[in-house]
Amino acid sequence: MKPVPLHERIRAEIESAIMAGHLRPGDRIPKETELMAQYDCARMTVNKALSALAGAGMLERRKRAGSFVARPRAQSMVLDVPDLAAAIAARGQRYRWDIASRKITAPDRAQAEALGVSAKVLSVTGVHFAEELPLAFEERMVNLALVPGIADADLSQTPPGSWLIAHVPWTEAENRISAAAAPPAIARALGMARGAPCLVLERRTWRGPDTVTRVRQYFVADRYELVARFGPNL
Amino acid sequence: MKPVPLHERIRAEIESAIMAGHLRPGDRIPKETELMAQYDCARMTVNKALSALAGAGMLERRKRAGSFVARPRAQSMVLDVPDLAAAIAARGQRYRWDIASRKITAPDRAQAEALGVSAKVLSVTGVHFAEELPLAFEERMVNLALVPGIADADLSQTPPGSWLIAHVPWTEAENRISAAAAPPAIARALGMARGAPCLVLERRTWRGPDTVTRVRQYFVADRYELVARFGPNL
DNA sequence: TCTGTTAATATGTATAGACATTATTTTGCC
DNA sequence: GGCAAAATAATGTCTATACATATTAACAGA
Repeated sequence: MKPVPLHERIRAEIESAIMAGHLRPGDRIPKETELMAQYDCARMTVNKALSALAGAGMLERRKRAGSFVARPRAQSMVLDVPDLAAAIAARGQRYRWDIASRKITAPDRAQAEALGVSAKVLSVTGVHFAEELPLAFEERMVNLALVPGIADADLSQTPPGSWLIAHVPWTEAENRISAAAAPPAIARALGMARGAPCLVLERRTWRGPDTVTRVRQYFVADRYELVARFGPNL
Repeated sequence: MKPVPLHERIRAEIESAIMAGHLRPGDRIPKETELMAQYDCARMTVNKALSALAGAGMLERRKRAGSFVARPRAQSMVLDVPDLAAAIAARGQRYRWDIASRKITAPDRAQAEALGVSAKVLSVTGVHFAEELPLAFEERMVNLALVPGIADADLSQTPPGSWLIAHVPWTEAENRISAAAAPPAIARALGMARGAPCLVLERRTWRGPDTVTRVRQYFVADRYELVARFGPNL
């Protein structure tokens, strides 16, 4: 019912042969002229399929030698780290954001080091609720030099993450995922026992060399999990 | 000194315009015919550059409408879930695996449901050490119908994860990351206090429709973290 | 004014060929 | 045999063109 482009079909067939283990790392795949004959198409079509696979890191191509299945360097999975408001809404629950503090400061030494900048900083803390149950405590710093507009945003209604996604581009991000016992103040804000386990997600985003924002979210342990997948059903 | 292909130059220039913020999410970029005139080249060359950017998720291309800078999605970060033995070795530490139990059973009802198969199952538990400090407790089930060879493997020397990576191809995998208080038996095995927080990583891998293995790893909270990145400097 | 049809437009796919680049293999010479 | 030059075989880049497809915009009819 849906016509699949030929180069896409070639790409998919080789990809699944690799994923199913019929082609193993280091194996050589047929040369372009052979695939060209096999699929009865032009070389550019084959080339497009193979280039895409090479770009995705599944093939290594060497002139004169041929194309080879790349050995997977680390097992790279795709991790969904969605905006919390959107994620909760997506699973059909009511979302609420409750801001706890908001201030603008010139960063002290610790913040300057953490943010990697010395410009003025907006600091926000608050709690994310799903169905009126506290889900996560958030503490965030935003680089005002890069994002001046957020000083005028109404962060009591919109959580800063959602505002930033809509307004600020970034080029690079890093998430660190760990577990920790909830510090007393956070346990209180989340209605948990002191020392109860939390899933901690710390994210920094950059634009070029400059830090845009840094956020740490403490999730109530049994109310949230992150899912990373690898496979054809993306 | 190094001849950069034209399509690569076009790609890089647009990419850096996006990264520098000159082109912002939602902005329209020049149409192919315009870029074609600007760089004095054929449309296929421009097309290759733009297709690569679209494939990398930096552009959204719509017929008749044009090409637009995609808004970066917080979803889709690349998470490295390396084999523990390799990961620990990679950071220069001594690795040790201590097997605690190993048995082959016909799965009971709960296991059958969890594994999604009713064939015979190899169950293994054990502890991963880094520099003789316990790092993670692992409990794993392996589908013997798909991986008969592991029945003969020496799992007291090689952790099952490393053995599987070397011997078994898979087509699909899912990781669930959460936090939990360590159950008593696991806390004891890891030398932690009862109820201390753990980072829990549960992974299932499939080959086609069949589950290959399912593993749950409990990490001592402050000795391990997962890192997911997005950005050009991979 | 609304609605359905048609035309215009930007991207998507594919072709056939030319030449460039880079390893590898073969050849020819000492 | 050992070694350097030349042939060769694979991918890399690029062109010019053709037609397909999806979506917007313009237009006509009720």
